[in-house]
Amino acid sequence: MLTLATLANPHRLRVVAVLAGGRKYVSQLAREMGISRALLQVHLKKLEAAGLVSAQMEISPDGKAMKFYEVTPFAVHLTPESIAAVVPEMTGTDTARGRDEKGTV
Amino acid sequence: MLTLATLANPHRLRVVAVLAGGRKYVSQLAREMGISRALLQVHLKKLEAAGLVSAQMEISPDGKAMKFYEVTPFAVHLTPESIAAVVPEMTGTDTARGRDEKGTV
DNA sequence: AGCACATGCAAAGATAAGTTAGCAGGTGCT
DNA sequence: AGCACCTGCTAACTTATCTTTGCATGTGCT
Repeated sequence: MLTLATLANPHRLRVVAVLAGGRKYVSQLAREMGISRALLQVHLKKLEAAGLVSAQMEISPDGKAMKFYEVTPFAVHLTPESIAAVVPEMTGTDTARGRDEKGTV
Repeated sequence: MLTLATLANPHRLRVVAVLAGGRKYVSQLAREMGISRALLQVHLKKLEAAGLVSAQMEISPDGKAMKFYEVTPFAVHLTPESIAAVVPEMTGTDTARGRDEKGTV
């Protein structure tokens, strides 16, 4: 769920695509993607929260603090069966209320 | 994208899970899941739009019109590479603006 | 000091998505 | 006729998500 919701966004999908080509620091990434740094940061935060990317803070030789991001090598397989296997399917009662983390689907 | 966005919802995930166990008509499904028919219909419509489920309208032996839904046997594989392969990554310009259908990821 | 570049955060505004409530239509059975 | 089922739609509301704007911090170079 978290993974799916996170990937269900054009910007974040692009971030993953770009980072798949190698690590980048946020300002660099923002320029490359043509979006504002603030916006990118929000998306990076979500991607990180979902465990799809990870970051390392580094100090460049000229003293600038730079945060490098890279993709986590994830692999998600979606089929009706895999979903049925993960979703708790208690027939009658309300269940989907207030639950939002699944992490495995 | 469409597929991901559609699956990124607890209700719709549950619908897929339940339908993976066999076809159901909407009122039956609503009861079984403990949600309102109106709500279910909205989600079914989205699932259908994404091609994840399909419907057949049938007339039961006692004359009632019933709409049966069943899952489409889809299979989506998500990895950084598969995403990078699909996402058009024109570096600089604004690209993610206003596009939302992808259909393939 | 002033400029260029790096990070980080949050309030506020704009959009999109989810949900409910209420109405419409139809069939069959008592 | 009245009730129990079935479908379908939408207007209005609530909630979540996305995006912008603006400010604060720090470094190095001229």
